[in-house]
Amino acid sequence: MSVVEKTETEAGRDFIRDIVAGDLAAGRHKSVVTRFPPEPNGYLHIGHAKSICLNFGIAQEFGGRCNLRFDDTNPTKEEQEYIDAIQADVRWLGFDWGNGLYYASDYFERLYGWAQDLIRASSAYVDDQSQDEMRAARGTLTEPGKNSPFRDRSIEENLDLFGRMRAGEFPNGARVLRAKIDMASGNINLRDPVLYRILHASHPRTGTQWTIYPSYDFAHGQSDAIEGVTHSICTLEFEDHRPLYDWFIESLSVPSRPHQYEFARLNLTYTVLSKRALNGLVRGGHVSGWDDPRMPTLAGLRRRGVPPEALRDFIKRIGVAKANSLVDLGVLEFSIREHLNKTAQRRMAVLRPLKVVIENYPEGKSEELEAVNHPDDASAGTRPVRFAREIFIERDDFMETPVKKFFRLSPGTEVRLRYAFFITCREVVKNAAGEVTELRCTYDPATRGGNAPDGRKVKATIHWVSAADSVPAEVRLYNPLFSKPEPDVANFATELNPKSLEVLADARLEPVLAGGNSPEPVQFERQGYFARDPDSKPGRLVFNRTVGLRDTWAKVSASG
RNA sequence: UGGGGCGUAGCCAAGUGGUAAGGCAGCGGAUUUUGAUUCCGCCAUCCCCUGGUUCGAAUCCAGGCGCCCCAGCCA
Repeated sequence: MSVVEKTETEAGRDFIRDIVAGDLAAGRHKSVVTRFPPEPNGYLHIGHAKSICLNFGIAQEFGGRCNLRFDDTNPTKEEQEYIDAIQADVRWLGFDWGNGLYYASDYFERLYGWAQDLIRASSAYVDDQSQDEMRAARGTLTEPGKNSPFRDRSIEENLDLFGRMRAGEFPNGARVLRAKIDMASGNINLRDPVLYRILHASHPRTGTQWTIYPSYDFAHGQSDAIEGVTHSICTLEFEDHRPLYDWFIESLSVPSRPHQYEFARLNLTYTVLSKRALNGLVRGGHVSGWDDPRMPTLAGLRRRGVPPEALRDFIKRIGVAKANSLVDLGVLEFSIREHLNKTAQRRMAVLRPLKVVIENYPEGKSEELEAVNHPDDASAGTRPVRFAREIFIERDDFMETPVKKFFRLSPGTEVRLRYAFFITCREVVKNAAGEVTELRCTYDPATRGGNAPDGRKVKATIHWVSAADSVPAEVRLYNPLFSKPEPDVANFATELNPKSLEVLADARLEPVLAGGNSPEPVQFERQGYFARDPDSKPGRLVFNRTVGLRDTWAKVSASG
């Protein structure tokens, strides 16, 4: 028996799945229902991806369902743009809510009725205190609060006032509806929390139909109950709210009995994942928008070229637990590389071109050579690449005075041009400023394809493109948006990495990359994985570097 | 000095009384027409600390210490 339980591998990958599996095994639920409940006040980021994968993942694994429910209880911050973007992002990540699309605003009328029920049970009251007065009366972390002078109004008066709040008779902030719980509770959430506040604002879905809006606490659990959510999974900061969540569920005649469980939110080195900060980056013009490829938003990651499969793998790797954690960005990069290595076809692109003239190659001649599209996947086929007398190689692949262990091109040395010939550097041409502008090389016609009949070896293989046949492109390289591993969220603007974006305006690509059937994603050999940016226009290609290849040489050269 | 959580390797994270999984990073080495990939090997005598219980403790008990969250009419 225990053997059988252990073979249900997916069932026990984290404490929440353990709970779900246990509830199902014990018959407490016939099937599991979860929900992903974003507030439409910003774009989804990689932290949300953790919650999405958890909620939708559990539903999939246990044969249940997961709703997408917008927590749209604050019209002053929420917008339709976000509602649309969130749906697109969840789909892109690879999840489907079927017909389980809901809005907390769908439940406003029922919520209102439950608030009246609470008033009738003498468990809620209308408070006329000002915000400042309420704050002062709330007490502190170590001192109890004081009861509101309006706490003992009659049921009739409360019902009347609450009705008039709804009718729009009072201005914003004039009154609130509060639960009557315990102003002396050590848990501040229980010190008569606000259930409804007056907000004369237009709501993206209900328009101006309402002038009062329920608070998160009053809306969330009941929404779960309405949808039959069995496991309401949220982040650690809501742990303190669970007693309140339960208080509402137990005080009201709701249709089901959901339970809340909390897990630690994701933190990533060199990045910031607070909506406030991300909003600030966008509003402050520090990035080009929510989908700037440097942003940790799903929209940004997508534009950067990160495949959803890699994101899901990353989330799986980091696990789910209750300890606050800061995950190394390297883990994400690993997941991206691992997926792209398998799926991306290879092409050659020279990011920082250096012209090379093959002196013994006939002028006017050119020829086609065969290049494989994927070294580990023969089914990806091959493609022709055109070779000619003038080519471009990567500036970094030449060193006039090579440092030790540098075994690419330098005066007098021979290297292999990938899929082409061995070449030897004969002469370095410089301009008046002393900068290298061109290399004069010779090639060995016998090494066509890349192997020497005499068996001689070269220590390096470098990539190249034909000068005449390659196409120009802009390539954007990205580095972390922040310069510190743990940026100070409060002062994020001062900790931005000035080198987070590097634009290479004169890259040269294999011409196939300009075509309509150019592979996507693609690996530029020896450099990294790239994705075409939507800024691309006919004749003006733009590529984003999703992530570079692992670079052992960088370590070797840095260590001297 | 209130309430709620959490502390296992540089970073994540299994483990729930029987003698420390796995991943990332790192370090060696092999293969290589990408200094990539792949492949092998190494990487916690010890689980925040101190006592205690037990034949046996990361796991149980007691007392400490450290970190995070809560005083929005935000979610």
